[in-house]
Amino acid sequence: MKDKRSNIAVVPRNLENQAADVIREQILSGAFPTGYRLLEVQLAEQLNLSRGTIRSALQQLIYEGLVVQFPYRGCVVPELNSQDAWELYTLRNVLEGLAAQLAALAITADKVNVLNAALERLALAAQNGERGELADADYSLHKTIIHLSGHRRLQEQYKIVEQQIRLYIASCNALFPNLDQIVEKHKLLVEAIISGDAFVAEQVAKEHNNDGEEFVKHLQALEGQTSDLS
Amino acid sequence: MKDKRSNIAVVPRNLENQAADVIREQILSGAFPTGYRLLEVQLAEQLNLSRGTIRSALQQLIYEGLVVQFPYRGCVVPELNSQDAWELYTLRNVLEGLAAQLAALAITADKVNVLNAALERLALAAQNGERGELADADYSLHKTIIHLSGHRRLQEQYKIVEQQIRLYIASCNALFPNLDQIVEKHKLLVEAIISGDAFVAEQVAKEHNNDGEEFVKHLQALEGQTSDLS
DNA sequence: TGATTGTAGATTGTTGACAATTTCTAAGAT
DNA sequence: ATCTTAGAAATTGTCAACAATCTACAATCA
Repeated sequence: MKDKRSNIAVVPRNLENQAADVIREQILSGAFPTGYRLLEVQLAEQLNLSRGTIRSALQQLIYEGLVVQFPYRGCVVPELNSQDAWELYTLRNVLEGLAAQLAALAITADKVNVLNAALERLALAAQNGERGELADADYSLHKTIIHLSGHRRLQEQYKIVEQQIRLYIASCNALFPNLDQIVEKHKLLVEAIISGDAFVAEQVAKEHNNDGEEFVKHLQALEGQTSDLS
Repeated sequence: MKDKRSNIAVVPRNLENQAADVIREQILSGAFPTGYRLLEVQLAEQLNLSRGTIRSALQQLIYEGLVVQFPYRGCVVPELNSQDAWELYTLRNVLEGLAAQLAALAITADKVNVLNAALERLALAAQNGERGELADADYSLHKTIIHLSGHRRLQEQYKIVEQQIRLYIASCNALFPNLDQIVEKHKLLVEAIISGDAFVAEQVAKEHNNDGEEFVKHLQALEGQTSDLS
């Protein structure tokens, strides 16, 4: 009857968002590396848009943590340090813990199938040894779990944290070493969720990411080294 | 030597941020109630700024969840439903859990004093029975814990979640009933953090917010009632 | 020589005008 | 009477010009 517009399927995307998408991709792909200065006029020329539109797009990316802004001095792709890495991994940990807990509480037969499919994709990628596909499948599986929780804000937050982690990893060129353990760990996590025990699922999810902790320590040490030279 | 600008004390604040501050305050104070339509020209006139500046300010508030935007149809103060309340309370729960854990890990004598001072303020407000001051002190204590964690992103996220909860409470006009239990509960939380046991601190923090859960259930029921009429 | 200051160029912050889209209103057809 | 539709009003989306601020470099003075 009333408010017949409330269920629109596809919101008309304005240029701001499209521009943000393009720039975001450039940053995450490494085309705009850490420390790169994002000039409004330059971006406006490249994307054939006005500076105002670019400004809005940049503001969006600032919120996502992919860009930092210094008033009257412009925007740059941030250099994330070990403190940032620590923040990102601890945050991701609790977000995934909550997601696993909620997913376990709301598990159904359909959702079990979705989870298993995502797990299988991961296993296949690991078998073939493709690093890129493995990383994608890994991310996809976690995104699936978050999605199953039915928690929009959690989804949003996780996406932001994950993006920043990707930016950090790209800037460090350091990927996870233990390739064969990954599948086993994810299998455990998925099983815990399927079991429906929310408490166990949360615990497993939190333990799942403890290699992130090691990673952070490793980088803190590495940072101590490099901070001295020129 | 190099990068001597990195430790500037006061960042120049542009008009966008100032405008966002004003509008945010209007929303949280209830001057712009739930469902209120935020017209760009109107706001521009009121604040004596151009529409472009207002647009940027609104975008900022959209990210904070205090405003929702429909393309070509403008911005409104969102009506948060029980699903939103559930999301906010579950999110806040894990964020506070992490904060308590980290605060316990990094506890020092100075920090103990800060915590006790915040707790005392709460106790005093409860004794005097001032609802407004009590709510402020409550929020302040939690903000202190978050701050002690030394986790910038956690601080940021908590602020956003808390703001939306405040918006939700304002729209419902429903405040917490059990006034005397509040001090006791917070005392437990602070003691757990001071003890330095990260695991216990996290558990106490999570249990601390279980009245939020009750609150959500109450509102789901209430929503079922009101969704039928006209 | 070295520090300071002033000036020019580059870049961001702000504004008002124009274009695109939606919403409202009312006339016309069935 | 009700539905459709054309167009006007209102509102947002986009743009290009102007103002404020920063950076770099050269001129000045001790």
